[in-house]
Amino acid sequence: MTVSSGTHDAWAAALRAHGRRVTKQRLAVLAAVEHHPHSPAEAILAAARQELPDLTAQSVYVVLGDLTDLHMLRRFEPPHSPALYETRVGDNHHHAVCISCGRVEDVECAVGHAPCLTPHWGADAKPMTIQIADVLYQGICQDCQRTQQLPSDRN
Amino acid sequence: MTVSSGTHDAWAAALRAHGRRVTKQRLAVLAAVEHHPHSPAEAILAAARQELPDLTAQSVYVVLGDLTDLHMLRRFEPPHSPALYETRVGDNHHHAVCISCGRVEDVECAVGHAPCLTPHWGADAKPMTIQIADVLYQGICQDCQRTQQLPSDRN
DNA sequence: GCACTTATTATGACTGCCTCACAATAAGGC
DNA sequence: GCCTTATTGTGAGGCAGTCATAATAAGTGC
Repeated sequence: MTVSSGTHDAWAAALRAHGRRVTKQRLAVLAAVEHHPHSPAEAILAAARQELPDLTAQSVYVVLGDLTDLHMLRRFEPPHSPALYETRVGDNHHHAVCISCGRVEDVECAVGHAPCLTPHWGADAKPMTIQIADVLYQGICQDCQRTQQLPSDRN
Repeated sequence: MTVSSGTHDAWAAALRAHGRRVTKQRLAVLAAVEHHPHSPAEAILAAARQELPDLTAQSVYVVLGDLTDLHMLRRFEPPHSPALYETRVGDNHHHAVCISCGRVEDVECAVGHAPCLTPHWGADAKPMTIQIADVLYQGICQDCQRTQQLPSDRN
């Protein structure tokens, strides 16, 4: 499997390959994201602090931003949610979020390996060179469907 | 019908149909969004103030949120951008954003009227009942491609 | 047309998520 | 080991949006 490399050594190699230094903070962040996919910065900070108690929130933001730019992490931002991160990069899978509880599930690409990468441009639109297509499904997860409370307003 | 109703009277009727009162503020916000599609709340406020100088930002937020809940407006949130609004609702068109300059273009649905509404769930994923699928294309627009500056980091 | 009810708007304070500027630390090349 | 400079820590700050409450005005019935 798995597109995400997953091991300490692989991450160290990837960091070096991108000209980054291999620090315990960066490895801790990568491990935290690996173990808590679809987590916001705050949760990643909390997880990474279990092994690195002095890690600061700002460092996590810097690291997450940098690793995202390097495509070692993937970031996506569901509506009404802080940005979420995951180590699964390179494939183009998508995400489904429950509009009731916010749960996130991975969704395999429905159209092959480059889904919908050829958009149908409107008459007056100026086409762009598309690089990625993020598909965000929104629905109701099974749990929330059972307990029909719909706890308010996650639009 | 053009999904976006577009006229003062149509909006008034729609507001009443949803049990909302027809105020000049709400009509001004609707007109502003109609004339400035893909605009953030701040720009909508500025536009609406041209005819309603005393309109406040908070009212715009309230109105935009309410009209979005009623599906009279559609909201979407590109990465690193405040929420954008448009009057085109009901169809499921998508959006392409230029990662360099932030320009937004409409994209017709590529797969019919309910694109990718049948996601391929991963082995360990718990399927959800999908209601909508937003597709967000990211690429480089023609203008930015010419001027290869890539003014930094709009990831 | 006029009062009255209550949705809607205005006012002001406030929060969450994240960025910026700069000083302190430590990774990697010599 | 030493040195350079990326990386991290520290603290302040900002944008986008929310919350609580008071003032206003749309729609209703008379």
